[in-house]
Order: sequence, then structure tokens, then C-alpha cells
Amino acid sequence: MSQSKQRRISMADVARLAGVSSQTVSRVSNGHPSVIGTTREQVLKAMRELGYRPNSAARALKRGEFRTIGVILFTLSSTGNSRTLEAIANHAAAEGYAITLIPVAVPTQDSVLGAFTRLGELAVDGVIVIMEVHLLDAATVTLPPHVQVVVVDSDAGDRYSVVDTDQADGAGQAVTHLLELGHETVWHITGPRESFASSRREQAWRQALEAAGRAVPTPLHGDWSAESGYQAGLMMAEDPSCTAIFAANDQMALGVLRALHDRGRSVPGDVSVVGFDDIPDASSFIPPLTTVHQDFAEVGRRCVQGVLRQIDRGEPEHGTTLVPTRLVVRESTATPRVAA
Amino acid sequence: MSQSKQRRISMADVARLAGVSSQTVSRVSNGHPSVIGTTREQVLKAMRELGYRPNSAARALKRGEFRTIGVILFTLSSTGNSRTLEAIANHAAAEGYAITLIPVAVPTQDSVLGAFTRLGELAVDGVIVIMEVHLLDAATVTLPPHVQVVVVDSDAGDRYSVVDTDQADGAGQAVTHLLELGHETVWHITGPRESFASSRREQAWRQALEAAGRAVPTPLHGDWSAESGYQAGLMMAEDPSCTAIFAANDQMALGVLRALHDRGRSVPGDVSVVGFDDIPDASSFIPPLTTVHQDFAEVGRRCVQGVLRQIDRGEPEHGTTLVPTRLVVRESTATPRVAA
DNA sequence: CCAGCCGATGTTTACGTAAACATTCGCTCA
DNA sequence: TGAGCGAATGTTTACGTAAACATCGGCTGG
Repeated sequence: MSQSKQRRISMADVARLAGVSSQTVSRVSNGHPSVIGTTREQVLKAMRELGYRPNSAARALKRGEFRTIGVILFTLSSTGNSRTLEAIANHAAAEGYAITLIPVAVPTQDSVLGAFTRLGELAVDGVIVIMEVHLLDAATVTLPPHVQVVVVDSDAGDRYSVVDTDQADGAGQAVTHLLELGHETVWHITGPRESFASSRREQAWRQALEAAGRAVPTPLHGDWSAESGYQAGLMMAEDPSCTAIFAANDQMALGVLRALHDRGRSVPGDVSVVGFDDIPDASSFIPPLTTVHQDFAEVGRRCVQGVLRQIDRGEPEHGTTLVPTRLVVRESTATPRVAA
Repeated sequence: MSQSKQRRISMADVARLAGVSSQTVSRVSNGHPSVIGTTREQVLKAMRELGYRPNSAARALKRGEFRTIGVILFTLSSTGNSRTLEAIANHAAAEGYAITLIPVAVPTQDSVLGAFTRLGELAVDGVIVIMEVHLLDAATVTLPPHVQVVVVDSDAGDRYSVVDTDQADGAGQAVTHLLELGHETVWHITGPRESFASSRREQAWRQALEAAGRAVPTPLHGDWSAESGYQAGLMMAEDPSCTAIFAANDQMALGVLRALHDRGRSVPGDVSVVGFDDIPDASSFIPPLTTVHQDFAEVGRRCVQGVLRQIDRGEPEHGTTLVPTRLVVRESTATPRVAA
């Protein structure tokens, strides 16, 4: 590797300088109580003097644990994933755990399998998986048996510990809000078919309409992108009976707003629009977007709690934890003009 | 920890089953050439049978390297940071390196110092720092001497290896574009004062105007958020002489668009607006935003290249690598009405 | 006053791997 | 034909830490 590779300072070095045994250094390093004050001071002084740092590899080898959690996901380009990851990182750090990121380039079973195989050799005590679960069907068998798993964005509560936003409740709130304003029914733009979150939102939208005895328009399918929302919005703008649109995320809602604007239909005068996520920019859309707020920080927090609890107990858990959502009403929704 | 903690399969176990020494297992595991075919097969078979996985802690301890890069940053909520991180993760994975994420909750020297101290004990061979460099002045001394550093979003090229977007060139392109359209001068909304990227963009904006012999309006200060852009936009909307605005990022430009819309000033009819970043949503703003495209993927790639090169050579490098930008002209800019 | 106990510290050992060195054996070439 | 070489594999050792066990005193209580 290098010529400048003078061996790192080890406990033995500190011990020699402090005139104690390396075991005493170990005890000081770990805050063990049975070291007397003066000795402790000597050791700490020697540590400072030499710039000693514990070697985490040796520590991990000895203790059999890495104090590290792996996070495996496809992309960080979606707000949700980044925010969740950030929350995970923060909470893990607070618990003294490090985060190792395992990116999966393409969402195929093969590449997921590859990621899990790498993971098997990686120094992690637990894994948080942020992806649709059918993709990891073949994969989890390749995990070392003692690695604990928590899954986000999935309905695999029967097999894993799952944490997720309460998609159904959020979508229900969105539809109910629009119906209560007086809209006859609510159109819907879904996310990509593979997405669990998307199909859950679609299902809840459908149920809410059916429960209210309303017609269920054929949903249009997007891919989370603003551009796909724009395309769907253009089609909906053609139909004068469409007065209320629920887009499965804020980005697609942004595209819808632009499509309606381009077609000369006013929001919320002619058409009301609701999104999902409550990204920071949503309040600056034209007009400011009514949307379902997701608490990504809480999702991340519960993920970390979940893995740590499983690591601690040494056995996997099952079941789903849902994080509540909250409808944020801004200016993109109103009573329909015809009904007024 | 747990009752189910039956020791992991080690080389010794594989060796026993295959009827060879553990050293031979090691050689097979590392693809060493001097193992004969039949022996290799036996070992591989035993590995499969037992589900053997190398213990990365032991491996790291023995080899003195972790094949891991630490990434330290404040927040993932900015598009730029997430995208850069994603690119870093992908390229690191391609090189067989893992990524450890070190989040810093608040941008104070103290917490940065804390992060670096933790980092010092962490199993990393190199570090990529995504933050303004003055914050780590006190910090780097706490790093073990053999840990290599690459910095993003900073001008510390004299002390570290720095990779960054060519902020100056991008801002220059934005201003030049507006002047060439016939605008008398260009207003500017900056990012937060602590941001290196922001001050670099502001500086280049000023220089471009001065070079063209134009008046330099007093810039307004934002904080990257759409809301701060909205506030600044409201003020600029009051001034009829303001026909061209360069916002230091797309989110603030979004706020500006809404402010102008709210005040009845048309874009680009009355006022032209340019942003910076080219976030995916920018093409769906109303109107689609002309903006400076940043190649975050390339920034991430060069960061990884940089650390790996330093790790390989075993010595730090200096100097700055700039990643070019590109102006993406959409519909938010036009020749000013008065000049037409 | 001394047995015994406990607090403070030292010694030994093991974690899993891989480099360095040792051994074995078949084959080549003088 | 046997010295010598090299390929294949085995043995020893060290990486840095921390658990387990060992030791050494001084203090307490009967």
C-alpha cells in the first residue's frame, strides 16, 4: 500500500508509556469502573500523548459485533428515501451505531442478490431494506443467519419486521377531504406499478370512493416523475367532469399543476389537486399544494429502534408498524365551481 | 446478546470439512493461484456446504485496511448532497469499497469535531467531506494520520484534495445568457452566507456584470429554501426595473416564480428567471425553468477516484478539480419586453 | 491478631485471517 | 543416479482487543 505505513498506536504502546498492562488500558478505554483514579489519569495522559485510537476491526473481531447497520436501497433521488436515510443515520449515530450504505444500481432480483451477497461479507449486525419486498425473495437466504432485518415500503409484515407510512390512511384523508369539499368524485394518478406504496395508495383511494358510493374513474399511471404527472394532467384537463385529482406524490402533482395551467384550467377554481409526501417545495408550488404529510424522520427512527431491538434480543420480529400521516391543506383545493 | 449466538463458520471449520489446512482455505478464499484444481474444488464445496463467509473484521485486522470510505455531511435534504452521495456510493461499490455515513446534526465546529472523533475510531481508509471547510479546521487534526481526505463544496485546494462543481463558470453562463438576451443587468438571490458554493456564485455573478460594464444591484440573501426565494421575489417584483433574476438554486427560483405570479408579473414576459442545479422538477415549474445543470454524478465519481488514488499511494494530494456545468435553456428566460 | 474478602491490577488466551516460513514430494538435469 | 528445484500444502505467528482467570495487598470483622 504505502511506505508511510508506520503501524498505528495500539494498547500495548499506551500501556508501555503509562507503565501499566494493556488490560488496564482496555479497561480505561471501555470505561470499566474498577480502575483507580490516578491510574486512569496516567493512562488517559498516555493516550492523549500518543494519539491512541481503538482499532475498531480488532474490537469487532473480539466482541463479535460491529455496531454497524447496513442500509440497502435503490436510489436516493426520491425525497422519501433520502429523508428516511437521513433519519436512520441520525438515530443510529445517537445509539453509537454506524451506517453502511449498500446501493443497488438496478431493481432486478439479480442485482439485489448481488448486494445481499456483498452484505453477507460486510461488517453489519443488522440491515434496513428500503424497497419492495418481492425483489428480495431470493436474497435473504444469502444473509448470515444472525443479521437482523427491517423492511420499509413493503407489506411483508408476516415475514419481516416492517415499518412504513400509513399509506392507506393518508390516501383516505386526501379523498375524504376532496369529497367533503363537494366534489362528485376524485381522479387518481398512480406511481409505478412495482411500488408497494403506490398500489396501497391506489387501493385506499378506490375504497374511499366506493365507501362513499361514488364512481371510480380509471386511474392513470405515472412513474413518480413530474413529467409523468404532466402527461396525465394533460389528459385529465380534457375532461370537464374532472374537478378533483389526487396524485400519488407531490412531484406528479407539480406536473399536473403545470398541465392544468397550460390548458387554461385554474386551480383550485376549476380543478382541485392533492399530492402526497409534503416535500418542502410543495408550499411554493403555484398554487401552494394541499398534500399528505409523511413523517420520514419517524419512519427512520422506528427502523433503527426495530433493528436495534432485534439485534439486542438476537431474534427476528414480525409485524408492521405504521407511521401516521397528516393532511396539510393549502391552496390547491376548494369547493368545485359547479357545485358552488 | 443472544442465546442463538452459535459461532459463525470460520476458515477452520471449512478446513476441517475439506480435509485441508486453514491456510489453504485462505488461499482459495483470496483466489491465490497456487492451489491445485481438485483441492480448490473440495474447499469450495465445503464452503458452500457450511455457508462460509469471510469475517471482515478479522480480515481488516490482519490486512490493516478496511476497504471502506467514510462520507461526512450535514444533511441529505438538499438535492445536491443526496445525488453526490448516491454517485459516491455507486462508484465506491464498483471498486469494492463500502460507504459509511457520518451525519453531522448541526453545522457547528463542536459537532463536526465530534463526528471526526467518532470517525477516528471508525473503520475507514479514507474520508469524503461534503461541507464548508472552515468548519473542519479544528477537526482534521483528530483524524488518524493515514486516513485520506477529499473535500467537496470548499476552496481548500491548498490543504486538501478538492472536487467541486465549477460554480463560477455556471454562474457566469447564467449571467451571460441573460445579458445576451438584452437585459440591462441581472438581480441575484444568494444562498446562505456560510455556503462556499453560494459565495462563489455570487462572486462570479458580480464579476460577469462588472466585466460587461453593467450596474451591480444589491443582492438579496436567501437560505436555499423556496420560501426564502419567495420573500426575495416579492421584493424584486416591486421594482419595475428588475427584468432578470438569477437565483442561486432552483428551489429559490421556484419561490421567485410564485412571487412574480402572485404579483401579476409574467415570466418570461416581464421578468426572466434563471436557477442553479437543474433538479428534476425544474422542467415542470411554471414556466419550465432555465437553469445551470450540475453533474453531481461526476462530482461523486471524481471524489471516489480521488480518495482511492490517495489511499493507494498512501499520501495526501492537493489541488482542486472542477466539474463543468451546462446552461439548460427552457422557458423562464426571454428578451425583455421593453427592449423588444 | 489473623482469616478472609474484595478491590485493583496483571497474565493468559482466543477471536478469524493471512503473511512468512517450513515441509513434502515429484521431477529434471548434470 | 542423485542433487536440486519448485509446486502444493502445512505450521507458526501476529494483527489489537477484551474476557476469563490469576495475583497481590490492604482492610474488616470475629
